[in-house]
Amino acid sequence: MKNIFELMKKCPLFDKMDDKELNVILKSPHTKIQDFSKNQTVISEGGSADAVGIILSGSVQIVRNDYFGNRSIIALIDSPQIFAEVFVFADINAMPVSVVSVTDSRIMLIKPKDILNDNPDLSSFHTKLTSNLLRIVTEKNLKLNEKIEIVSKRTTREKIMAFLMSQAKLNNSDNFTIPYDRQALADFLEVDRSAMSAEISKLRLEGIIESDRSKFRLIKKRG
Amino acid sequence: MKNIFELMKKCPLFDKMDDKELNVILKSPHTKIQDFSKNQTVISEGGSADAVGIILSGSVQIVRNDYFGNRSIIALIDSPQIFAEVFVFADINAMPVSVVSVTDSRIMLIKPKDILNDNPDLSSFHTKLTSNLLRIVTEKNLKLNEKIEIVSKRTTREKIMAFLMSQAKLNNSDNFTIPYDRQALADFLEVDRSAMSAEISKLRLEGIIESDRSKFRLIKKRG
DNA sequence: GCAAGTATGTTGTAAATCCAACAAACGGAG
DNA sequence: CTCCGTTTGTTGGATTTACAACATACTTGC
Repeated sequence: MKNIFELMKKCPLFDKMDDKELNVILKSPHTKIQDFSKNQTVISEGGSADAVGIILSGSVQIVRNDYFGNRSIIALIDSPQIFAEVFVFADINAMPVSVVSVTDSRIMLIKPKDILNDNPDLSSFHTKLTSNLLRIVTEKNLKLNEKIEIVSKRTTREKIMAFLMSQAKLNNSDNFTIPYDRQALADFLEVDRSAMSAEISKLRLEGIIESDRSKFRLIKKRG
Repeated sequence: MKNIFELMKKCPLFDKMDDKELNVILKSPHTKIQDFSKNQTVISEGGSADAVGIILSGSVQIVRNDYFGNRSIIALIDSPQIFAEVFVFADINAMPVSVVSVTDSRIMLIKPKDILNDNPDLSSFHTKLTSNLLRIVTEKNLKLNEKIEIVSKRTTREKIMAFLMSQAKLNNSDNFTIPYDRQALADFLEVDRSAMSAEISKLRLEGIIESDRSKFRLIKKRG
């Protein structure tokens, strides 16, 4: 097993914290570390929102499901990021979304409020936590904004292009591999898979993109 | 003119701050108060994201516009809330959205980073600001999640119903007035206005809702 | 009260999307 | 390598939505 301490130090939630503080978190009875297999549900929609998840290894999807089985993928979260923090700190009782493990993953679940209650002496801890959380939540806010920008496009084609351009920007290259298979991409873009697949084929035929499974390339127009 | 001080004290960004701190903000050369008329642009997409907006009176919409003139309303922000804080604190240079005044409004624009630089002595100020911001950004995060939940619905009818149910919850009543006219609602739900209007009529005919302009009522099914 | 402008509702047609079913390509297990 | 489950691509028909044009209702300023 990898050194949990080293993994924790990489996590933005624990930024600038010292070993003593990390130890308090790690040793707290309100902290547990759990392994999840591919496609396993980490937290169910409707479940209690009392623990923040820290991805030590692997990755998870934040999803919501319709009454008619339409899956909506809200976000993809990788190690060493965290999830569910917004619901915990906003005192939401029930999770409005589910969290599903995409790969095999190891996840630390902590109850920061309980930890703080048990350790009223750790005043610096609270300050650091607040400031780290602000940075994290701000960044998530930007990601949600980007997701809204993409799904706000009125046509499937525009959604695909908006998504691909954001990925190109993220990868600093017109050549990149996306972290979704076709069904997951459709669930992220909120469109039908087969229609999306057809539209991707059209874009390829029109010479706007190249694609092979999850690998994409944006073709620049000649000026 | 209303007492600015009183208005500031109502704003969650300044929660728990004392008069001295408020005065520093108010008197700073990095703070300005400006009046905007209905439909006037407060900040343009692409403009610099260096100032946080505080709505002293009135309300604004956060919007984005397509190349083909499709308006997308991302959020509606009322007094005494704030806007643009995410972009300022995430060090985004260019605003990815526009801010438009919905009614006549008075807005305070502050550059918190400059203020902090000018006043290195105000350490408590920084702590309070961070903790207030965390609460605000967390809450916005929840609102963005809700917006995503609504626009993720695949049909216009489902979008309308999801929106109306969230409004009913917000108002704690099945009788409520929505803050959008038809075009704005369509721009928020990311659908065509006339198609939406037709769908609302259908819902009315089917006895699922009652509506008169911006007033709606959800009809409970009899068990 | 009237006129002009704005907002909302209605309708028919064109276009886009969903859906279901299937074909083809791929990847792992044995 | 072959088999089999999974992923991706393709197609046609049903459904939904967008679009444009117009009718009606409401609002505001005079």
